[in-house]
Amino acid sequence: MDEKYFAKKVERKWQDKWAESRVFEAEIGGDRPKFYQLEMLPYPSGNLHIGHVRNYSAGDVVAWFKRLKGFNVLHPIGWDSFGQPAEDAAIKRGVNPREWTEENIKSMQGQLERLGLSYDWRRQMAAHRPEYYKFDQWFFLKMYEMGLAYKKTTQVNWCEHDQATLSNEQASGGLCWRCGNPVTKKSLEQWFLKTTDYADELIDGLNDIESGWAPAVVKRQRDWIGRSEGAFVDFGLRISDRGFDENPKSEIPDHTSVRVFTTRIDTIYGANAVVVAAEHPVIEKFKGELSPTVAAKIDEIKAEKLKPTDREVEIEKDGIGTGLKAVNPFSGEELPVWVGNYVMMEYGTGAVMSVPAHDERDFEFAKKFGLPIKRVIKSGESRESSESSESSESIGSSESVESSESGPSTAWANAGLSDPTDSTDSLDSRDSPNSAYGVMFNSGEWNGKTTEDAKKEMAEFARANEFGEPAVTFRLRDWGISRQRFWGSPIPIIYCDKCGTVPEKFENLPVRLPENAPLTGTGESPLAKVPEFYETTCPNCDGPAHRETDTMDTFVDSSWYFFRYTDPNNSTLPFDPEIAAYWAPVDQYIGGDDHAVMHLIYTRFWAKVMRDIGLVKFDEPVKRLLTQGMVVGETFFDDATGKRIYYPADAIEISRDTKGKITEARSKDGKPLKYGIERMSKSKGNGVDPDEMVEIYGADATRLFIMFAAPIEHELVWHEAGIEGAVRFLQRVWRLVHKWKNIVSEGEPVTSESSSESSRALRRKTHQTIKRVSDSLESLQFNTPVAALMELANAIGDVDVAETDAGYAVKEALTSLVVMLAPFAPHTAEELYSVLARSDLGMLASGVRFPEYSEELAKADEIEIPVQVNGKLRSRIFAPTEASNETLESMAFADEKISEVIAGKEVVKVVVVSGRLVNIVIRG
RNA sequence: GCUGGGGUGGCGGAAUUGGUAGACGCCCAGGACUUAAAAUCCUGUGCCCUUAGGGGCGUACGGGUUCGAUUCCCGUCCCCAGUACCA
Repeated sequence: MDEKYFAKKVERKWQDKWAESRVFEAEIGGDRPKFYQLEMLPYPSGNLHIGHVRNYSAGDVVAWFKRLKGFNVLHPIGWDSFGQPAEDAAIKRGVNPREWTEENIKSMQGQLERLGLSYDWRRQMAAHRPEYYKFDQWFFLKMYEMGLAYKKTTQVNWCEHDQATLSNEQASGGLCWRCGNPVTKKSLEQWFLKTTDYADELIDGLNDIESGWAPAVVKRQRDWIGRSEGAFVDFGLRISDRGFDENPKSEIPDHTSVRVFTTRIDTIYGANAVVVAAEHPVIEKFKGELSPTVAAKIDEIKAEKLKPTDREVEIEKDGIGTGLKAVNPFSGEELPVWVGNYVMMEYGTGAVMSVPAHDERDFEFAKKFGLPIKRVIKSGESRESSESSESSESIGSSESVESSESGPSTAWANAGLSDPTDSTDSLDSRDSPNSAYGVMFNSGEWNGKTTEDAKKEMAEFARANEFGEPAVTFRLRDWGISRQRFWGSPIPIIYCDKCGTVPEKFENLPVRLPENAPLTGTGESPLAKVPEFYETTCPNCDGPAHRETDTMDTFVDSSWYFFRYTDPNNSTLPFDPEIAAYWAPVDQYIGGDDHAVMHLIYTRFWAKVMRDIGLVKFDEPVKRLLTQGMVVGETFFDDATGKRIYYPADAIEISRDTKGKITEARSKDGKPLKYGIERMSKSKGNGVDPDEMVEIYGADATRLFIMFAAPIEHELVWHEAGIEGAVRFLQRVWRLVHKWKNIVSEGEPVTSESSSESSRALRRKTHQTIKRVSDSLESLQFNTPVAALMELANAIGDVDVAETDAGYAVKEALTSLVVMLAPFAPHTAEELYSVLARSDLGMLASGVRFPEYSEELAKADEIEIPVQVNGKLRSRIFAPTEASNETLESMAFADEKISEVIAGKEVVKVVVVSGRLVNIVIRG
């Protein structure tokens, strides 16, 4: 190849060579340790966007690095090819979703190949192919057998805009994860997977992987699963005109008691009411007892809940007293039962005890409806001072709840407490609630106990007396996987009039999607309109039956896809457990943090199920997780129509301020444009086409720049300007290699004693760079090693060709540089390596390894030591590396500038940090 | 509101976890080469003062600890992300 750098030519050459030599095809076995490098698989939309390039470039850096470090690396890619866009395309343009998807895969594979990513292409999977979704169904049947898949009617999250049901995760924040529109509720019969069975494990497992996962992701998962420890307490029920039900033990099915969940059982003496959700069964049960106005109000609250929620606006507390009475099993106190809009049926038991003095929400509620507010915890008190409150009696309970109508009561006042700030037992609406821990008072026999002790003891007490028990609740819900969609994996269930719900037999899998179905996008299952699909016979009795016409959530596909890569052609099992045992778990996973909860919780759940099936032997599927930041771009809108303007294809005139921020933008015909920063994508009109970048700058420069531009976890605002620097750098390295290629081939090792200072300096730089690059890559930093390589290239550039003994040092530097460059710019690195090595075999094929760092060679023989006076830099001295502190000190005092500064001053102290600096403290 | 992460030149960003702040790159300016341009190479480039040597200030702001603070502590302000009545 000639001496001018033509990216395209080099890239084509090496892409062909890699394909020929199959160096990226991974096989089990050998002595090398395995390494599984995975990136989140793309949806085949038809176009790679720059965010993909960032994700896959980072993955490729790791894959190359590990290969050069001697690992047997599995680096696969596949397609998350089921899902809505294919169906949308079918509805809008009448295309066949299967053909549309296959074509997109083809074109995106081309884009990935042109980037020169080092995938083992043989292992590709695609979710929409029967060979793959067969095993979605296989897993479903297994889970059905295990009791982990079940059907129930629920209020599902429903997106009116997309005409789709959504899982809780997909509807988080009350907004559709796909289109961002508000989510409403709809009643549907749905299939669920029991993720809640693994709730504890999903939380505990986070401890094991914490070190390798971004803290933000771990935290979000913890919050999402949301474990709270507390207690159930049963409040006995009484109906106003029917006397008292003496059995507080009876549970909810009878509705003679109402069970609440609380994390603060220690505050139970402060309860002023039991508040239940509008949908609570106790309301249904005693409907007949409610006054018409109360019933109407409850219906209103219920209806209000179904409305789409605006996340910006805080919902005002609302509720109504039902007339029912509940009995606090600890105090025997009678409390009113209220319905409150702030109590959710979906969490805990759908009922809470209201303790306004020690809970913000209950306080607000009590404030609004004038309920009494009784304090039972003294916060921040020592055990000693609490003793005095032991004698105090709870006198509040004698006050009847009816009096609450007349406003906050003062009847609780003065329980004989010594501390004046604590002397009030009741709060009024001007005070604020306090949920801090402390010492109990006004709590009968529990007075004087610390809340921490009481929490445990009271829960046990409730259990012993059979009106409650310690309990743990979760925020996590079971995973609803039914979708009324065509383009997904059919749920392998058959409904028979005689036998009921019957699972399809394993040997009949896959249940194939029909070639086509009428797609209207109106919400009912398209498969329900295809008799050839749903008409079937019962696997049990052979009688006529019909199939389930819902398909699975596409997150099912992505929950286990990376296990399929290990054994992609298995037709009897999702994968061979022994093969997977070699490669899995994933050593390094890289993807966007938008998948921090959904995908990454599902996939952890799936791994635990696979373990219980016996397919794998570990608990956690992903050891290390790197979440990369989004790539965003400047987006322009037509001021009048609000429509996005394509950039840069449409000429836009932009003025920027000194900080590079846009101050004004106009279209070419002079119309003012609005602008903003948005995630890059072609559909948003701010996309940069990776193909275009590769065409103009080359794959290597594109990849190198995107790695160099910002730390991987930061958001990256795309500005094309900097990419020129990446091109320049590659060209500089190219020229260096060609300048030195004939000289260095003769270079022989020279002992350090005989070599010149400049050649020793270069070797030092080389080895320092090796260390920096290795350490950075090991800790998944991609921008700083590029900087280090640039420094090394600059150092090589400073060497004079005329220097007689430079040969070996330059050879070592250049070879190291080129090999270390391979993860970032593999084509260029390969080509330059072939020039230096005079072999076209390729680095991996010829067994090249990442250069080894030598501490000895990296060490400087002379170091620069800053000398400070009173902490301010005043001079620098040069000293031998091993110079003693005493030597450094005397050298500092001998320094001209220093003696000038300290002349006539009293030296108070001298601080010497060996090998680092000297600081002289003076006075006067 | 709560939780988490941040605030460093014109810009993207470095800085061995207390030890020379601003590496590397972009932008910009000047110079060399060239008939010219491109490319390349060299020099400069935090701010202010100074003819120079040099000096002062500087990591959001205000305090503190220390010989020494971008780094640790306290307080304030701002930005980004997640979350939203989770009992």
